[in-house]
Amino acid sequence: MTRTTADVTFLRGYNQALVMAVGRTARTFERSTVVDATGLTPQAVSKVIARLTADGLIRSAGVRRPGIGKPAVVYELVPDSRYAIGAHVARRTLRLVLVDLAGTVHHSTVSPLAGDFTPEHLLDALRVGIDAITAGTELRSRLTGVGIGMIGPLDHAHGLVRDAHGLRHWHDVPLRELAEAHLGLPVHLDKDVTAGITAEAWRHGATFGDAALIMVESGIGAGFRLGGAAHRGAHTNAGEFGHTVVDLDGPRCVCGRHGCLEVVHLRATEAGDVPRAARVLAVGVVNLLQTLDLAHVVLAGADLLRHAEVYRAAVERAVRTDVPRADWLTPTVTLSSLGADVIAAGAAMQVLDQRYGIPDLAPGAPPTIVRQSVVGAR
Amino acid sequence: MTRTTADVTFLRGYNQALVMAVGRTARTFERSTVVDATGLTPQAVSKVIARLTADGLIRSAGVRRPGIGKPAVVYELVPDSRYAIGAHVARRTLRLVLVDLAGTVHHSTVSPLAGDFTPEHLLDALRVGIDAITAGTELRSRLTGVGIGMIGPLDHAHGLVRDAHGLRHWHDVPLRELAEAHLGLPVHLDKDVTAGITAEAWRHGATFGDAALIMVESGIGAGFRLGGAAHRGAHTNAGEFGHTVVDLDGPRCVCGRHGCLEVVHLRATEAGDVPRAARVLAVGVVNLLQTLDLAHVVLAGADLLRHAEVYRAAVERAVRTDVPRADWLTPTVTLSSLGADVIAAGAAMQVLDQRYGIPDLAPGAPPTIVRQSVVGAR
DNA sequence: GCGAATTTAGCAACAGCGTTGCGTAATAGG
DNA sequence: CCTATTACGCAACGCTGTTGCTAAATTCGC
Repeated sequence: MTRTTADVTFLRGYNQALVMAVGRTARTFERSTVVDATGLTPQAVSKVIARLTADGLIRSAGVRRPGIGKPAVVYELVPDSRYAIGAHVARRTLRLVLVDLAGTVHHSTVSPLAGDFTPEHLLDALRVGIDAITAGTELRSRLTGVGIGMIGPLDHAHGLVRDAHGLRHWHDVPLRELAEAHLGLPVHLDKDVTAGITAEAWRHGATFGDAALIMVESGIGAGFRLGGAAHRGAHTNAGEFGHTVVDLDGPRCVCGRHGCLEVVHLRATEAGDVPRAARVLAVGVVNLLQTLDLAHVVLAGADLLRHAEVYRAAVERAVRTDVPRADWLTPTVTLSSLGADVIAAGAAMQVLDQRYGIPDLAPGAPPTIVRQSVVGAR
Repeated sequence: MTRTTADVTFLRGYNQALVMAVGRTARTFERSTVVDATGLTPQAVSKVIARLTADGLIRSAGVRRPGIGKPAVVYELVPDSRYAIGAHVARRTLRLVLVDLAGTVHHSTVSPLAGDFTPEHLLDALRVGIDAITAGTELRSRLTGVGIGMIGPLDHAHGLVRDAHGLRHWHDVPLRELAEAHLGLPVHLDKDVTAGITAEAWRHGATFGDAALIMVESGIGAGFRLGGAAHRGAHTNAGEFGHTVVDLDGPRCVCGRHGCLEVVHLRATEAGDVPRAARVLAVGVVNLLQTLDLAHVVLAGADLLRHAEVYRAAVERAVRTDVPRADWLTPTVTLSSLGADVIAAGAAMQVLDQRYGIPDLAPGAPPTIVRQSVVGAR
């Protein structure tokens, strides 16, 4: 029941974010564009545009002459007005990217992480990496924050790493707090796949309401965007897609069950049978489509991208043939447009989203127990 | 990009709905309860309560003496101030229920539908049924609308039945419009399983953020509530859970694939092996948990409830043993508390939700193409 | 050329929301 | 009977987006 209360400042942020969303999607736009897209009155849009211009987030980019009448002022996002750092923490590497307000990736660096890295190691590596990116520039003042995409399980609502698979030293680490203190910047912590799907959604705009990012990279995971928002699940643990059973009598998986997608896929890969591995993954993808009715599927991950076209073709084929009523149900199947940077870039975009995106009225905060009132005795 | 514009009337409706949600959850409450639960200021709550009282939706129910100080006024929902009709349209039956503002089911009637019923047949059956329920009462004036839960595929956003499985005469029928015209009441059309999970969410309150309703009744389907909202998917077709492959080399399913959950389950049922059927379903449920990280699983459907305890135990057992780190991940597994009325009751609650629930800022309307502005020539 | 039509943009007054400040009512305890 | 305490609402306020209307910049027709 702990929903954010809706006051007038919410209106401000919300409508402002609508205009920013138009700016990100269209690159150049004018007042009437925003009016059509949002339903706000022209006067309201004028006010919002004035505020955004004052903040330096958008700027005029000339005029358009639609024929008769006074020319319309054309606006555009100012990409370099704000930046965010994105970090992808994998088991042995730390990838850092710099993303601007328009979603463009500017820097991308990879540094190794020691096999048994501790929170302190990571914090130092983050600081060093961020300093290297911002050194010699006055970019620091325009940094909105740092997004961290990491393997789970973790607790997004509290910024806690609960038990990163395969990493000792990472049990109930309050990484968000630690990093905020260590870096002096707002930090957003999320599961890697969720960050990844955010990146794809940014690039594709508002049409990306129901979509999944399929990630094959030392395991199989999925990030979801459902109903226009990231889906993380009750414990930020959604996306353990590799551990869904597709073969009841299949080989035993590390998770204890038999015939998980991941282990069946692994067997095919180990046998060198990439086409079969791709077909297995495709079965899993169609399972997702049947369950969730997604409009877009994005394929990513180092192990997949190594045979990108084989996988893409196999999934596309399965989607076309195995889902009934294909005429109006067929989702798009694409490869990640950001390659190895997806996770890190998405983490950065989440930070920008938090500050300049559509505010969320119902955050995942634990619901309050509503206490019952009993009428007292006379 | 077509999100509803946020104006001040949105604030009004939103905060009003927050208070109503507290009323539904707590049954009796006072001003301070709402303040704690919503974060609104006491003064704002006073204003909202005054409005709701004027509308007859809540009323004072005495006072509570917390010890020292002026006693607090205790409020309660007025259950009989508003009603909604819920309809569950199955292949051969029409079930109608009357639900009040508190979510209590008052009437429940089942009437047969001809094997090949047409839209006209259904409309007439609805009218006759609703008239029978409201006859002789002045309940009609307090009817908020009619909710229809139906088998898919359908288009929730446009109120269209696209191709109801196994029903001729049902291709692209604009049922919502037709029914609104025929009944003279607002109508809400949704997929059966989605209506069902709404009913469960109403009964369980705000904690029901990520949950699924598993429905076994001439096929296997699932309704989802994710992130506190119903998940319908890109084409209102989410929940075709029975057609996910769990056995790569399994028997051929009617959908064309091999080893779908539904066909594997069916084989076990046909063999009279209910425990095995239950175990198969449990595998599917665990798959869902891995994928979506749900906190609650509700079991329903005539075929399941016939052996309710076998299924519940099997699913509960699988959830406990097959999902790793069971300590903080274990979801609750329950049987539907509304029995055969779930779908119809949920459909009715959706109508009440639409009118008195938390407004949705991002409806599933098709996103507008944002046209790009080009700076005109000098 | 020059006025009329047309389109864009903004100023000013307004209505409605939650918030703040403060006064008032109702109780228990001394 | 007074005081501390708690509940509650009136009034003024600040902030939204909205409405009404005026000004500016352009094309088109004569």
